Amino acid sequence: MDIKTLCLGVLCLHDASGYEIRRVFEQAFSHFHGAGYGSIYPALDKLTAEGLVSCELQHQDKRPDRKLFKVTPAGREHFRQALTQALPGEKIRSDFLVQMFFAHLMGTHELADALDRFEQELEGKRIYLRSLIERKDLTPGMRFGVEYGLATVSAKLDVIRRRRGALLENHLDAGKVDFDAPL
Amino acid sequence: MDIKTLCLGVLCLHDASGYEIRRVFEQAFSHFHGAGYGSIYPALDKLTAEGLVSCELQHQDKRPDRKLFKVTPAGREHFRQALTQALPGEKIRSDFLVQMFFAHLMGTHELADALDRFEQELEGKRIYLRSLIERKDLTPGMRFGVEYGLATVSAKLDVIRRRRGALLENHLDAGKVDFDAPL
DNA sequence: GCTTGCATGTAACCGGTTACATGATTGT
DNA sequence: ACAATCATGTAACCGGTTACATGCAAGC
Repeated sequence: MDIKTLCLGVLCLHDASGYEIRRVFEQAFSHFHGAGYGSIYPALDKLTAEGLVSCELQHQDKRPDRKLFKVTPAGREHFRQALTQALPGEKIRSDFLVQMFFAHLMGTHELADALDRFEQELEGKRIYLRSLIERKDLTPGMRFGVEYGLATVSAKLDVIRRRRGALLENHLDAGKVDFDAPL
Repeated sequence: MDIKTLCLGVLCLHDASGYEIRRVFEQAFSHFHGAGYGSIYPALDKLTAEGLVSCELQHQDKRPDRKLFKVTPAGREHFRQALTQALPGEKIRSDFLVQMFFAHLMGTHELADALDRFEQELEGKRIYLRSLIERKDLTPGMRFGVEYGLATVSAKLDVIRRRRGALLENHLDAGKVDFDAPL
């Protein structure tokens, strides 16, 4: 699902400027998708050109002008299509797990450091997701997403905390891995 | 961590051809990183040009010729550096969670379908990771990675199975989400 | 005076995916 | 006969990240 489609989705929730869309990405999506201005503004241009959103310039006192985008009926329908036709999947790119995979090539101190840092990062996410789940204005789907994120983060923290000691003690045992054996 | 570095890492485990490296990606990494030939072969060319790996042509009877790549001492050191200096993080891009987030815009049937498909995909991953964990030749770090993956997948499956019914019953309650409220 | 927040953009770059091209051998 | 496995590559394309550029208002 590309950023263009995601912007369209956010605009199906309510009208917004590019700046606001970014905030929604940050606040509501950040645990499963990221996006910066460099992809959002061009995406909005394309959506406008395709007639899926309309754009109206707003003057504001004591604040910079802003462009308010609204979904057109065609845009709403387009998003529904894209949403239902997408195949539900997840792409993960974990530098943390790369480090664990090659842990026997790291020093014990550096390994401990990587584990600590990542644990802290996860802890931050967990706190954030716990605060999100308190909100009363989430749709059932959004709440589901937050619970899913929370369960995932908790499971990860649990493994890290339970296995950390043992890993640090024997990570240098390289063994011989046979990748020719049928996995 | 880019594919070039990851190839170098695999070659730190044992000498291999591009084709074999791809198999390692598939069999050992696939749950946290992906790569196809289109990125591996160019990466190996660059590594060779930089003197981080050496390349030797092998003739084989009854099989196509292959290029056997080996890490040089410089390459091994380069990988150790990259590994320890990388900051441990994870990037997730979940079309599944996008669908859940906008579940109120989907039909009940399509939503059920998305949940079922994704559940099946996770179940496949779980079975695969369980078979991996049986292996006796994994390093402690690799075993840690598999356990981490298994715990994560199990937690996800658990949420899906526990919340599926309730979500399908009331996903159409759109409510009014206020993204201006401080999250 | 400095930082933070609001607000919009662009251009270069990069890394990776997809699709295509080739070809022998082995197993069903 | 047909599909799968081994084996290497290229070229086009695409989507996203990074860094830069600008500017005003409010609060510390």
